[in-house]
Amino acid sequence: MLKYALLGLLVDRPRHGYDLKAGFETLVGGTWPLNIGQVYTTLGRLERDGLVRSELVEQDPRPDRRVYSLTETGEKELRRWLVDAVEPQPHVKDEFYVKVLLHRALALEDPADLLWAQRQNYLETLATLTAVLDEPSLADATRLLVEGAVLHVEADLRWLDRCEETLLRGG
Amino acid sequence: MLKYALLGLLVDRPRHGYDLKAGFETLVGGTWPLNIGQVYTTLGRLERDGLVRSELVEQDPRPDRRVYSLTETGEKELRRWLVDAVEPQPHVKDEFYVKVLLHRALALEDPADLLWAQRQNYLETLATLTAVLDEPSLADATRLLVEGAVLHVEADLRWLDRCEETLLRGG
DNA sequence: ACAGCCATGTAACTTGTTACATGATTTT
DNA sequence: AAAATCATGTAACAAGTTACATGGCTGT
Repeated sequence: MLKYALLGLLVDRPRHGYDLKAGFETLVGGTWPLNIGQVYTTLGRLERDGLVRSELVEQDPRPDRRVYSLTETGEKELRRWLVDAVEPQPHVKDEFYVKVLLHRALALEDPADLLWAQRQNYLETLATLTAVLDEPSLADATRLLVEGAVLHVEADLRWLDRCEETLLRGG
Repeated sequence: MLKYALLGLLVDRPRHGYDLKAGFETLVGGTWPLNIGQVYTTLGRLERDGLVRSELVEQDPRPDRRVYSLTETGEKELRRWLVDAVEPQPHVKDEFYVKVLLHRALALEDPADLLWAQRQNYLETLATLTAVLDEPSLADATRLLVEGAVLHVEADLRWLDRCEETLLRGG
């Protein structure tokens, strides 16, 4: 997925790895922490597959930078991906969901602490997202994304209520 | 994640690969399609890491089956995972979210078709999940999981409304 | 001098995923 | 006789992830 985000960032102009990391993090409003190494591994794979090309740019006296740009194939692939619908799939591949499922199915451990900790997580996430939405300089693509994340956390909190009913009160 | 689900299924009794696939699909109410090959690759890795062990059981005249059981290490690892809270992270790593983000940021393609197709996807998913909830034999661990998936799709549909406002009416 | 940021990159590993090969048994 | 189901497995690849190595420049 990062692959397509990087291709997207290269539509405007060629960029080097560090710049792509910064651009990506701005785009997602800092909600998606990214190890810089992953940018380079992903770029390497994109170049291997002919979706981007790179050249070394001298920045005398600063050290050289490797600047990546979109190839024609890369732009086609990005456009194809952008209009293609996503496979319909319910969101059950979630670590916490699976934990709760196993807690309920196996009753191996007391789930109370887990549920409490998870609520803290969700509330913390919600606070972070709300703070992001308060930034006035936020691009509206980013705002849209973060609003979606808020809706999801709210759904998670509602589900957590349901889980507590079922798991703690022995429903 | 499948890794832990398989460990969980082995708590009750030893099982062979095909049986684990069936058990898993029952547990998730058929909402998580699973390639049988993945069960075997995962079991192979679990055995390599000492979390399960296997033995060949003769089923004369039926062909032998390889039956997996939980090791002590495996049970410890499962218990550890079950009580460990999940890392707090907003749900932004979603293919459709990223597509919308790039649509809005780049305006390379018309998003109308994508949004329409995605709404069909969500409605289809919702119908599938509702049908699962109607099954009377559903284990309540499974019911809980599916209810969570419903809350998520509902959040997705609400977000889609928001996206249409912003992307289509040029918000 | 030292911290901190700018900048690139690799090796190694995990998990997910599928296409393919193989064959037996059971049901129609 | 064919189709479906039971049953096991491998090879290969995609994608995510991080720890580590390396070095230059900038500000205090």
